[in-house]
Amino acid sequence: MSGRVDLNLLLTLETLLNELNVTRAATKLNSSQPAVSAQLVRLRRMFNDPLLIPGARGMTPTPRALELAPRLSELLDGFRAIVQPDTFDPATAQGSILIGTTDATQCRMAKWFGDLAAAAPGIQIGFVSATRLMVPDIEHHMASGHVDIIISRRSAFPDRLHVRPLHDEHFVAVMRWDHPYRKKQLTAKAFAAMQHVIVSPLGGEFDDTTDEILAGMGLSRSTVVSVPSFLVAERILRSTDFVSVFPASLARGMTSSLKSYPLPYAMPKIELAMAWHVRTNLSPLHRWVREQIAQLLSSPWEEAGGSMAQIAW
DNA sequence: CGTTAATGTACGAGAAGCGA
DNA sequence: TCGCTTCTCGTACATTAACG
Repeated sequence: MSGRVDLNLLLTLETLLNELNVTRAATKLNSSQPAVSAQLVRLRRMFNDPLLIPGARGMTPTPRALELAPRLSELLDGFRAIVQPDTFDPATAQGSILIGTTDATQCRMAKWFGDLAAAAPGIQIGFVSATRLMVPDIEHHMASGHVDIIISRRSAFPDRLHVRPLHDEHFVAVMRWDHPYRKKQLTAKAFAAMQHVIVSPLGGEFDDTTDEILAGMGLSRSTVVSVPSFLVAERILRSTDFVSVFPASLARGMTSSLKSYPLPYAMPKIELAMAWHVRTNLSPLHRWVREQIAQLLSSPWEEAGGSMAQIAW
Protein backbone atom coordinates (compact mmCIF):
# COMPACT_ATOMS: atom_id res chain seq x y z
CA MET A 1 0.00 0.00 0.00
CA SER A 2 1.36 3.46 -0.81
CA GLY A 3 1.83 6.08 1.88
CA ARG A 4 -1.12 8.17 0.68
CA VAL A 5 -4.63 6.92 1.28
CA ASP A 6 -7.60 8.22 -0.68
CA LEU A 7 -10.45 8.42 1.84
CA ASN A 8 -12.97 8.42 -1.00
CA LEU A 9 -11.74 4.97 -1.90
CA LEU A 10 -12.47 3.83 1.64
CA LEU A 11 -15.99 5.24 1.35
CA THR A 12 -16.41 3.26 -1.85
CA LEU A 13 -15.13 0.14 -0.13
CA GLU A 14 -17.55 0.63 2.76
CA THR A 15 -20.46 0.96 0.34
CA LEU A 16 -19.30 -2.04 -1.70
CA LEU A 17 -19.06 -4.16 1.43
CA ASN A 18 -22.57 -3.13 2.45
CA GLU A 19 -24.11 -3.68 -0.97
CA LEU A 20 -21.95 -6.56 -2.31
CA ASN A 21 -22.90 -5.28 -5.74
CA VAL A 22 -20.95 -2.77 -7.84
CA THR A 23 -23.99 -1.42 -9.66
CA ARG A 24 -25.97 -0.73 -6.48
CA ALA A 25 -22.90 0.69 -4.77
CA ALA A 26 -22.42 3.05 -7.72
CA THR A 27 -26.03 4.20 -7.44
CA LYS A 28 -25.62 4.85 -3.74
CA LEU A 29 -22.40 6.75 -4.32
CA ASN A 30 -23.94 8.84 -7.10
CA SER A 31 -21.30 7.49 -9.41
CA SER A 32 -21.24 5.29 -12.47
CA GLN A 33 -20.82 1.56 -12.30
CA PRO A 34 -17.54 1.47 -14.32
CA ALA A 35 -16.12 4.22 -12.10
CA VAL A 36 -16.81 2.15 -8.99
CA SER A 37 -15.40 -0.90 -10.72
CA ALA A 38 -12.20 1.08 -11.40
CA GLN A 39 -12.12 2.24 -7.78
CA LEU A 40 -12.38 -1.39 -6.76
CA VAL A 41 -9.34 -2.14 -8.91
CA ARG A 42 -7.41 0.58 -7.05
CA LEU A 43 -8.66 -0.72 -3.69
CA ARG A 44 -7.46 -4.21 -4.62
CA ARG A 45 -4.02 -2.77 -5.37
CA MET A 46 -4.08 -0.77 -2.14
CA PHE A 47 -4.91 -3.77 0.05
CA ASN A 48 -3.13 -6.33 -2.11
CA ASP A 49 -6.24 -8.49 -1.88
CA PRO A 50 -9.16 -9.17 -4.28
CA LEU A 51 -11.54 -7.91 -1.51
CA LEU A 52 -14.66 -8.84 -3.49
CA ILE A 53 -14.87 -11.83 -5.81
CA PRO A 54 -17.34 -11.39 -8.67
CA GLY A 55 -20.11 -13.93 -8.93
CA ALA A 56 -23.07 -14.34 -11.19
CA ARG A 57 -25.22 -12.15 -8.91
CA GLY A 58 -23.13 -9.65 -7.02
CA MET A 59 -19.85 -10.08 -5.20
CA THR A 60 -18.54 -12.29 -2.41
CA PRO A 61 -16.26 -10.67 0.20
CA THR A 62 -12.87 -12.24 0.91
CA PRO A 63 -11.85 -13.00 4.52
CA ARG A 64 -9.66 -9.89 4.39
CA ALA A 65 -12.67 -7.78 3.36
CA LEU A 66 -14.80 -9.26 6.15
CA GLU A 67 -12.06 -8.48 8.61
CA LEU A 68 -11.81 -4.90 7.33
CA ALA A 69 -15.55 -4.15 7.29
CA PRO A 70 -16.21 -3.38 10.98
CA ARG A 71 -12.94 -1.50 11.43
CA LEU A 72 -13.63 0.54 8.32
CA SER A 73 -17.13 1.47 9.50
CA GLU A 74 -15.84 2.57 12.86
CA LEU A 75 -13.07 4.61 11.28
CA LEU A 76 -15.39 6.35 8.81
CA ASP A 77 -18.01 7.00 11.50
CA GLY A 78 -15.25 8.73 13.41
CA PHE A 79 -14.53 10.95 10.42
CA ARG A 80 -18.22 11.68 9.97
CA ALA A 81 -18.48 12.67 13.62
CA ILE A 82 -15.62 15.13 13.05
CA VAL A 83 -17.03 16.56 9.84
CA GLN A 84 -20.58 16.72 11.22
CA PRO A 85 -20.06 17.78 14.85
CA ASP A 86 -22.65 17.14 17.51
CA THR A 87 -25.63 18.73 15.78
CA PHE A 88 -28.06 15.88 16.35
CA ASP A 89 -31.57 17.10 16.97
CA PRO A 90 -34.25 14.42 17.38
CA ALA A 91 -36.92 16.85 16.22
CA THR A 92 -35.37 17.06 12.75
CA ALA A 93 -33.50 13.74 12.62
CA GLN A 94 -34.41 11.29 9.85
CA GLY A 95 -33.73 7.59 9.85
CA SER A 96 -34.82 4.12 10.78
CA ILE A 97 -33.54 1.70 13.40
CA LEU A 98 -34.09 -2.05 13.26
CA ILE A 99 -34.37 -3.84 16.60
CA GLY A 100 -34.30 -7.58 17.17
CA THR A 101 -35.98 -8.73 20.36
CA THR A 102 -38.84 -10.82 21.74
CA ASP A 103 -42.43 -9.66 21.64
CA ALA A 104 -42.25 -9.45 25.44
CA THR A 105 -39.71 -6.65 25.17
CA GLN A 106 -41.62 -5.12 22.26
CA CYS A 107 -44.69 -4.92 24.54
CA ARG A 108 -42.67 -3.27 27.25
CA MET A 109 -41.49 -0.67 24.74
CA ALA A 110 -45.03 0.03 23.51
CA LYS A 111 -45.65 3.08 25.66
CA TRP A 112 -42.48 4.71 24.32
CA PHE A 113 -43.69 5.15 20.76
CA GLY A 114 -46.10 7.96 21.56
CA ASP A 115 -43.26 9.95 23.10
CA LEU A 116 -40.98 9.02 20.21
CA ALA A 117 -43.45 10.21 17.57
CA ALA A 118 -43.78 13.54 19.38
CA ALA A 119 -40.08 14.08 20.04
CA ALA A 120 -38.62 12.59 16.87
CA PRO A 121 -41.24 12.42 14.10
CA GLY A 122 -38.65 11.53 11.46
CA ILE A 123 -37.36 8.42 13.21
CA GLN A 124 -38.86 5.01 12.45
CA ILE A 125 -38.42 1.92 14.59
CA GLY A 126 -38.76 -1.54 13.06
CA PHE A 127 -38.75 -4.83 14.90
CA VAL A 128 -36.99 -7.76 13.26
CA SER A 129 -38.29 -11.30 13.62
CA ALA A 130 -36.25 -13.46 15.99
CA THR A 131 -35.97 -16.09 13.27
CA ARG A 132 -33.79 -13.67 11.31
CA LEU A 133 -31.35 -13.74 14.19
CA MET A 134 -31.16 -17.53 14.37
CA VAL A 135 -28.23 -17.73 12.02
CA PRO A 136 -25.10 -18.09 14.14
CA ASP A 137 -23.49 -15.04 12.65
CA ILE A 138 -25.34 -12.29 14.53
CA GLU A 139 -22.39 -10.00 13.94
CA HIS A 140 -22.69 -10.35 10.18
CA HIS A 141 -26.39 -9.47 10.32
CA MET A 142 -25.54 -6.37 12.30
CA ALA A 143 -22.61 -5.44 10.04
CA SER A 144 -24.79 -5.67 6.94
CA GLY A 145 -27.56 -3.56 8.46
CA HIS A 146 -30.24 -6.28 8.71
CA VAL A 147 -30.54 -5.37 12.37
CA ASP A 148 -29.11 -2.42 14.33
CA ILE A 149 -29.83 -3.27 17.96
CA ILE A 150 -30.47 -6.62 19.61
CA ILE A 151 -32.06 -6.86 23.04
CA SER A 152 -31.57 -10.29 24.55
CA ARG A 153 -29.76 -12.15 27.28
CA ARG A 154 -26.26 -10.82 27.69
CA SER A 155 -24.65 -14.24 27.28
CA ALA A 156 -26.03 -14.45 23.73
CA PHE A 157 -23.78 -11.70 22.40
CA PRO A 158 -20.36 -12.23 20.77
CA ASP A 159 -17.48 -10.39 22.43
CA ARG A 160 -16.94 -8.06 19.49
CA LEU A 161 -20.32 -6.34 19.82
CA HIS A 162 -20.84 -3.32 22.04
CA VAL A 163 -23.06 -4.32 24.96
CA ARG A 164 -24.98 -2.27 27.53
CA PRO A 165 -26.65 -4.11 30.43
CA LEU A 166 -30.32 -3.27 30.96
CA HIS A 167 -31.77 -5.16 33.92
CA ASP A 168 -32.03 -8.61 35.46
CA GLU A 169 -35.18 -10.35 34.33
CA HIS A 170 -37.02 -12.70 36.68
CA PHE A 171 -39.72 -15.17 35.74
CA VAL A 172 -43.12 -16.09 37.12
CA ALA A 173 -45.71 -18.76 36.48
CA VAL A 174 -48.85 -17.40 34.82
CA MET A 175 -52.34 -18.78 34.30
CA ARG A 176 -55.77 -17.32 33.60
CA TRP A 177 -57.30 -15.09 36.21
CA ASP A 178 -60.15 -17.50 37.05
CA HIS A 179 -57.98 -20.62 36.82
CA PRO A 180 -59.30 -23.45 39.09
CA TYR A 181 -55.98 -23.51 40.92
CA ARG A 182 -56.71 -21.20 43.84
CA LYS A 183 -54.13 -21.96 46.49
CA LYS A 184 -52.01 -19.09 47.75
CA GLN A 185 -48.75 -20.67 46.75
CA LEU A 186 -47.92 -22.74 43.71
CA THR A 187 -46.10 -25.95 44.59
CA ALA A 188 -43.62 -27.60 42.26
CA LYS A 189 -45.72 -30.75 42.19
CA ALA A 190 -48.89 -28.88 41.23
CA PHE A 191 -46.98 -26.82 38.66
CA ALA A 192 -45.50 -29.93 37.04
CA ALA A 193 -48.90 -31.66 37.01
CA MET A 194 -50.47 -28.89 34.91
CA GLN A 195 -50.42 -28.70 31.12
CA HIS A 196 -47.92 -26.16 29.80
CA VAL A 197 -47.45 -23.59 27.06
CA ILE A 198 -43.80 -22.97 26.21
CA VAL A 199 -42.70 -19.71 24.62
CA SER A 200 -39.76 -20.41 22.35
CA PRO A 201 -38.82 -17.18 20.54
CA LEU A 202 -36.98 -19.08 17.81
CA GLY A 203 -39.85 -21.55 17.51
CA GLY A 204 -40.39 -25.25 17.80
CA GLU A 205 -38.67 -26.04 21.07
CA PHE A 206 -40.44 -28.28 23.60
CA ASP A 207 -37.85 -28.25 26.37
CA ASP A 208 -36.27 -25.34 28.16
CA THR A 209 -34.56 -24.49 31.44
CA THR A 210 -37.73 -25.29 33.39
CA ASP A 211 -37.64 -28.91 32.19
CA GLU A 212 -34.00 -29.26 33.28
CA ILE A 213 -34.76 -27.89 36.73
CA LEU A 214 -37.89 -30.02 37.17
CA ALA A 215 -35.92 -33.11 36.11
CA GLY A 216 -33.40 -32.31 38.84
CA MET A 217 -36.30 -32.33 41.30
CA GLY A 218 -37.52 -35.67 40.02
CA LEU A 219 -40.47 -34.05 38.22
CA SER A 220 -41.53 -33.71 34.61
CA ARG A 221 -44.25 -31.70 32.92
CA SER A 222 -46.53 -32.07 29.93
CA THR A 223 -46.09 -29.41 27.25
CA VAL A 224 -49.13 -29.11 25.00
CA VAL A 225 -48.00 -26.29 22.74
CA SER A 226 -44.86 -24.32 21.93
CA VAL A 227 -45.32 -20.86 20.45
CA PRO A 228 -42.84 -18.16 19.41
CA SER A 229 -44.84 -15.31 20.94
CA PHE A 230 -45.79 -14.37 24.51
CA LEU A 231 -48.91 -12.64 23.19
CA VAL A 232 -50.10 -15.85 21.55
CA ALA A 233 -49.29 -17.76 24.75
CA GLU A 234 -51.38 -15.28 26.71
CA ARG A 235 -54.35 -15.84 24.38
CA ILE A 236 -54.01 -19.60 24.86
CA LEU A 237 -53.77 -19.25 28.65
CA ARG A 238 -56.92 -17.12 28.73
CA SER A 239 -59.02 -19.91 27.23
CA THR A 240 -57.45 -22.99 28.87
CA ASP A 241 -56.29 -24.32 32.22
CA PHE A 242 -52.70 -24.31 30.96
CA VAL A 243 -49.80 -22.64 32.73
CA SER A 244 -46.74 -20.91 31.34
CA VAL A 245 -43.57 -19.13 32.44
CA PHE A 246 -43.41 -15.42 31.60
CA PRO A 247 -40.92 -12.63 32.31
CA ALA A 248 -42.17 -10.95 35.47
CA SER A 249 -42.06 -7.53 33.84
CA LEU A 250 -44.37 -8.70 31.05
CA ALA A 251 -46.74 -10.51 33.43
CA ARG A 252 -47.14 -7.27 35.38
CA GLY A 253 -48.76 -5.69 32.33
CA MET A 254 -51.22 -8.58 31.93
CA THR A 255 -52.81 -8.63 35.39
CA SER A 256 -56.29 -8.09 33.92
CA SER A 257 -56.19 -11.48 32.21
CA LEU A 258 -53.49 -13.48 34.00
CA LYS A 259 -52.52 -14.12 37.59
CA SER A 260 -48.91 -14.74 38.52
CA TYR A 261 -47.25 -17.01 41.05
CA PRO A 262 -43.60 -17.03 42.09
CA LEU A 263 -41.99 -20.02 40.44
CA PRO A 264 -41.85 -22.98 42.85
CA TYR A 265 -38.23 -23.60 41.94
CA ALA A 266 -35.03 -21.58 41.61
CA MET A 267 -35.11 -20.25 38.04
CA PRO A 268 -31.89 -18.40 37.21
CA LYS A 269 -32.45 -14.75 36.33
CA ILE A 270 -31.57 -13.47 32.88
CA GLU A 271 -29.22 -10.53 32.45
CA LEU A 272 -31.04 -8.55 29.78
CA ALA A 273 -28.74 -6.40 27.64
CA MET A 274 -28.67 -4.36 24.46
CA ALA A 275 -26.00 -4.98 21.82
CA TRP A 276 -24.96 -3.04 18.74
CA HIS A 277 -22.25 -3.14 16.11
CA VAL A 278 -19.24 -0.84 15.66
CA ARG A 279 -20.91 0.22 12.40
CA THR A 280 -23.45 2.26 14.36
CA ASN A 281 -21.44 2.92 17.51
CA LEU A 282 -20.67 6.58 16.80
CA SER A 283 -23.82 7.48 14.87
CA PRO A 284 -25.61 10.29 16.75
CA LEU A 285 -29.01 8.92 15.69
CA HIS A 286 -28.21 5.44 16.95
CA ARG A 287 -26.68 6.77 20.14
CA TRP A 288 -29.80 8.78 20.87
CA VAL A 289 -32.12 5.83 20.28
CA ARG A 290 -29.95 3.51 22.37
CA GLU A 291 -30.06 5.99 25.23
CA GLN A 292 -33.86 6.14 25.00
CA ILE A 293 -34.08 2.36 25.09
CA ALA A 294 -31.64 2.12 27.98
CA GLN A 295 -33.71 4.56 30.01
CA LEU A 296 -36.89 2.69 29.13
CA LEU A 297 -35.63 -0.80 29.91
CA SER A 298 -33.02 -0.30 32.61
CA SER A 299 -35.55 -0.95 35.33
CA PRO A 300 -37.66 -4.13 35.33
CA TRP A 301 -40.47 -2.34 37.17
CA GLU A 302 -40.88 0.77 35.11
CA GLU A 303 -44.53 0.10 34.19
CA ALA A 304 -46.90 2.74 35.45
CA GLY A 305 -48.84 1.76 38.50
CA GLY A 306 -46.42 1.28 41.30
CA SER A 307 -44.92 -1.44 43.37
CA MET A 308 -44.48 -5.16 43.37
CA ALA A 309 -47.11 -5.33 46.10
CA GLN A 310 -49.80 -4.92 43.45
CA ILE A 311 -48.86 -8.10 41.69
CA ALA A 312 -51.40 -10.83 42.06
CA TRP A 313 -49.48 -13.12 44.32
C1' DC B 1 -9.97 9.68 -12.82
C1' DG B 2 -14.25 10.22 -14.97
C1' DT B 3 -17.58 8.71 -18.92
C1' DT B 4 -19.65 5.75 -22.65
C1' DA B 5 -19.54 1.66 -25.27
C1' DA B 6 -18.20 -2.93 -25.91
C1' DT B 7 -17.17 -7.36 -24.11
C1' DG B 8 -17.13 -11.43 -21.09
C1' DT B 9 -19.39 -14.40 -17.75
C1' DA B 10 -22.99 -16.67 -15.38
C1' DC B 11 -27.74 -17.71 -14.36
C1' DG B 12 -32.67 -18.63 -15.24
C1' DA B 13 -36.60 -19.49 -18.14
C1' DG B 14 -38.51 -21.70 -21.82
C1' DA B 15 -38.38 -24.62 -25.92
C1' DA B 16 -36.94 -28.81 -28.07
C1' DG B 17 -35.43 -33.51 -28.05
C1' DC B 18 -35.50 -38.05 -26.17
C1' DG B 19 -36.51 -42.22 -23.59
C1' DA B 20 -39.64 -44.78 -20.47
C1' DT C 1 -48.00 -38.35 -21.56
C1' DC C 2 -44.52 -37.48 -18.38
C1' DG C 3 -40.06 -36.45 -16.74
C1' DC C 4 -35.42 -35.48 -17.65
C1' DT C 5 -31.63 -33.36 -20.28
C1' DT C 6 -29.78 -30.11 -23.47
C1' DC C 7 -29.79 -25.96 -25.98
C1' DT C 8 -30.91 -21.13 -26.81
C1' DC C 9 -31.80 -16.64 -25.54
C1' DG C 10 -32.54 -12.78 -22.47
C1' DT C 11 -30.93 -10.58 -18.42
C1' DA C 12 -27.80 -8.97 -14.88
C1' DC C 13 -23.50 -7.62 -13.66
C1' DA C 14 -18.29 -6.90 -13.75
C1' DT C 15 -14.47 -5.69 -16.50
C1' DT C 16 -11.95 -3.62 -20.28
C1' DA C 17 -11.06 -0.24 -23.92
C1' DA C 18 -11.12 4.22 -25.74
C1' DC C 19 -11.47 8.82 -24.99
C1' DG C 20 -11.71 13.53 -22.68
